[in-house]
Amino acid sequence: MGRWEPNARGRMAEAALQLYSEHGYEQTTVAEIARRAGLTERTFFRHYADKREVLFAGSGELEELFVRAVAGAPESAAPIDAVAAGLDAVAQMFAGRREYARRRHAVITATPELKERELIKLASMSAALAGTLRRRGVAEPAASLTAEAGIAVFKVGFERWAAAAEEREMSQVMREALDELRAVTAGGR
Amino acid sequence: MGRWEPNARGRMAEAALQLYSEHGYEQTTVAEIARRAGLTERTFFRHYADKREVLFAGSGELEELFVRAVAGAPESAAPIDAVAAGLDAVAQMFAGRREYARRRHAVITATPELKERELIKLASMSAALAGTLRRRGVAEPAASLTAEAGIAVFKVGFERWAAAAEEREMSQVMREALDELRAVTAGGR
DNA sequence: AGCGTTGATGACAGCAGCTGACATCAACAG
DNA sequence: CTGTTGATGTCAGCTGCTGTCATCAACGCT
Repeated sequence: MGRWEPNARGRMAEAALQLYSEHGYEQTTVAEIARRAGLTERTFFRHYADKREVLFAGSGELEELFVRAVAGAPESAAPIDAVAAGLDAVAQMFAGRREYARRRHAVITATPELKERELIKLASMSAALAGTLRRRGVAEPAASLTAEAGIAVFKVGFERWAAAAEEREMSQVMREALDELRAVTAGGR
Repeated sequence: MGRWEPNARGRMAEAALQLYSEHGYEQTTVAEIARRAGLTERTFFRHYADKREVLFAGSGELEELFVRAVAGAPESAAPIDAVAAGLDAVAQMFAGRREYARRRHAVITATPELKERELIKLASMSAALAGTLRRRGVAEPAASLTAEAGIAVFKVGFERWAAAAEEREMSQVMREALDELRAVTAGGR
């Protein structure tokens, strides 16, 4: 495997997911990941900021997609419905990737360090959503709370979708979760 | 400062908060923290699992308090109202500690690594709350969603409280945030 | 007072994550 | 064919973190 093989980033991401799955995150060394990808440790750190980031390459696109869908919702839509539109767009992105999502999620769930990284990515999404809602004229703290609600639905919905049978579509699961959140918050009083 | 000075943990926690505030988290070395506390690096790691954990010593008690209040809510209370009772109990704990909370929050907000740690502590609280709600007979996904909603209110409410004037009590801020969440989720349809 | 036990701390070696600096090499333009 | 460019390799070094063993203060027992 020569120096200039194509797709170095992708090879390292796949190698990392394999090794994290097989031997665990902590037991895996960055040098091992790089070696399996036919590269060196130094090159790994040129592509990924740290050992965790290699599993979160797509999070930027996900956030962009989510934000764009919320920003593009009809002006007349209530904030929570704009977020629902965002969840729908996100759900499309996961179509056909349930197996990969499961593999990745299993590793993250088993590793606190990776869980931390996932949480800060979700927090970044929440902040971006809140900003988008503010640009739509939503005041604080409504904007932040709506964004947090959307992320809560995404978190719970994602886990249910990942655990579910192939037939259940993510968009449907997300809608159910949002309805459940509505019911539950309306519960008291 | 001799070997057996009392309250080694507290001294290190205070030294860490000072140094993180003055020079930044990354620029502060664990050896420096230990030295300011009159101890060695090795002793620091005997008391705290890592360089971040030194700022989160109280998170366990906070979670316990929250959970106990939810578990102790009247059986007739709706899930969201049980969580509201928990928020109220938590708010009592912060009474008179706004200045300390501000200092600590400023450092955490400025440091992604610390933000990650805070987020996983909140996720732990969310999971504990969901478990408590399940024990109260709440089914999934309602339990997890209610717990996430409670944490969302806590996050948004905390920031507002920390930024607010001395007169505004945390319990009041939390109640307002919860009302706002109710309004916002009910918004669509 | 003397002595052994216990628990916290210090001292040291070492690995892994991560970075800066510089050399090397493939591809591409002209 | 040559100079440039950008990705990669190599090496040195710091810091976070851990295992291991020695040291020391406090306390109880005789």
